[in-house]
Amino acid sequence: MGSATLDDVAKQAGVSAKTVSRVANGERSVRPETRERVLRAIEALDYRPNLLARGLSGAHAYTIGLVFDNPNAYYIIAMQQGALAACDDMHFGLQIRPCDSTASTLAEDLRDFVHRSRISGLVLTTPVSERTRALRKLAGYHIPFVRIISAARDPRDDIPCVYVDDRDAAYAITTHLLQLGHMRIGFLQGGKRHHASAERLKGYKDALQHYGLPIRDELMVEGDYVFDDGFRGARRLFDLAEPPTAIFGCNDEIAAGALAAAQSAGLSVPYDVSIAGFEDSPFSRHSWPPLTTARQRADIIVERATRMLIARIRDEPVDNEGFNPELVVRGSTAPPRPKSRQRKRR
Amino acid sequence: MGSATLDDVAKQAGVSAKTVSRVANGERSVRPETRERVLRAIEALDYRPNLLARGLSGAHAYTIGLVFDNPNAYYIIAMQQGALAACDDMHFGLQIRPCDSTASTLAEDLRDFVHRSRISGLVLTTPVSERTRALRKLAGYHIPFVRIISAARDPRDDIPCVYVDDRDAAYAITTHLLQLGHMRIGFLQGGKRHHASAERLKGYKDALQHYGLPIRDELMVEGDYVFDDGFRGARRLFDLAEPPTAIFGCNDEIAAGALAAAQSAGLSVPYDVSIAGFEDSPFSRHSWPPLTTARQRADIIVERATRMLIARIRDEPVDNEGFNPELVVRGSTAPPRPKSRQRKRR
DNA sequence: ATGAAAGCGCTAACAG
DNA sequence: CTGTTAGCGCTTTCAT
Repeated sequence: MGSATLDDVAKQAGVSAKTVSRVANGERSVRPETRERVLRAIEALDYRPNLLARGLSGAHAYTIGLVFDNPNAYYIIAMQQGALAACDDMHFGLQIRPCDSTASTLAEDLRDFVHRSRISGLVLTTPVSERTRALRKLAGYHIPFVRIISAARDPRDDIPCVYVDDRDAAYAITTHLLQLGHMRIGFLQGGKRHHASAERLKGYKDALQHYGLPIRDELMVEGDYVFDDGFRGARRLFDLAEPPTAIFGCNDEIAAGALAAAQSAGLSVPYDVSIAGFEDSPFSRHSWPPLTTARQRADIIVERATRMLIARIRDEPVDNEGFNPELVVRGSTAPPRPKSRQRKRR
Repeated sequence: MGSATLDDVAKQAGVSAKTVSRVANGERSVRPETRERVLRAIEALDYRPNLLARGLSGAHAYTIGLVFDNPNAYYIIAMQQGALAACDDMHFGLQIRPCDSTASTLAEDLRDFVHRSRISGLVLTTPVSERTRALRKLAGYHIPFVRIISAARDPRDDIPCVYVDDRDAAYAITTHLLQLGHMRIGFLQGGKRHHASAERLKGYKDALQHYGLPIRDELMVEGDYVFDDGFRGARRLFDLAEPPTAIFGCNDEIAAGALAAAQSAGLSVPYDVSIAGFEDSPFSRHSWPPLTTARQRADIIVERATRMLIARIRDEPVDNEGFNPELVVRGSTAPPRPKSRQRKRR
């Protein structure tokens, strides 16, 4: 079983194993005709390098680890796809690594993971990427990593990163609602553990301020990135003496919960109340009406991060990259109902 | 860098490397006091076995591959969680392997994957698990695998499998609708590539037959497991001269599409039309009204399959296992509107 | 119950 | 440009 080995190929091609290794790894220093001969032998024997052997003998295993602790299935899948695309392209392997970002042993766990399989480096996604103390430890262990964070601009802190401007996108969504004529806009917050949640809240506040509107505590409901909190939060907003005419959910799942709350309360969206989300997850397209949201290409973001990591592993220079989620307007937002108070139905 | 090796531990404990290896792998043949000493040394040196070395030198790498080709994010995540739970528990690694189940080289691709990393065995999920020719080849390569299939009972074909009775669950959902009093029930089919789709259709037909109702072609709309096909399919049903009073979508995403179609047509669910899905994905809980569906614990199913595979790898006897998705009744289904034709709103 | 020697298949560090 | 010699860290023999 197993397939042909380096030595088999070497014998067949009449060269040394090392030469075959060189060809297999695309090193320049092989005479074209020798290379040709080796290539033929590889083909003939259907040779595939054994990744374990390569990893064991080399400095690292040409495999990166994708680390995440995120309850959002779409997000995870998108990230995996992005990482896989980059890994396939660069001939790296991928190991996925769900983890508990709140664990006190986070850094040690990741270190062990890296050592046990000679992982070449890590892509850290939110919220793991926000555990700064753990990151410092990781750096201390000399483990290469790249992190994806929520920030309005390049932190320039010599930890390579991809930064996503959640604040700006949240500002754009809020502005969209303001321009439609909404004066009272509710905000359903995401989990405190996520920096992105704070950034989005900031974008919301900035936009209100920019329009000279007051920031009201009762309009900013706390919660986590889950449907139920969206539902409950929206209910609380509807029950206000002066309910908002629009609600901005910190992500699409929260917004879906708000949408359900509206429908269960007999409110029609967007006629009685506008609702916007964030993320452009399938949720936002698969509801009725579909949700206005901010498109955040987690797949592309993670793919870039993965490429940066691989460059870093190869000691090539890497520059941080920024991403701006873009506003996607769909049916769930419209101008507020003109004069009269919202009418209740059913 | 790296951590302590077997030899380091051996030196520290004053035994041979092999003895440490025995302890690390939980072999019986070590005197308790020796084991104790070794364990202490392992602890002291914070030793972690190197998985690459173990995999290279052993017969296989104590790692299983989870193979899937499925567009459904929730499904994939649930499967990964199940596989991970089993792998963590059994001290196996996990490699995920998205693939194109229609590729003509499927078997060869998987074989290469297995050989390159000395993967111990594969868990094949639908629809990969339904490519019987590829499976035969895989078996020919002596690659251990377990498959998850949609079947009403144990196929007993000496390929170990977990079989999920989609037909029975679809029968239960249809019966639920019939018992509510629905006489015309639409069925939105899933992708032809998936055997489960045919099984669910069969369950639907069986139930109608059991109730002495005719099976009408115009009520069974073709499509794929995607939201848009659910939307379009439902629209077609609504446009029928005599539209159904209930719609059974082949999975939750399709049902969500049907729900959106109903809402966009001004039909109220469940008052004007009942809608049921299949899968119990978050979709079904996060819509309004939440969807009646069949709970299918992909995580548990895959966890079992993974355990079976590991048992098989260890040459332990394995028995096939069956799963029955269970009916979950939620707000999207209700008795049909009494006499009068459905009223259109807005 | 324990150990010694010989690899697993590859790459690193040197030669030539 | 190409080959040689050592390992990488573990598990397999097979002894003892």
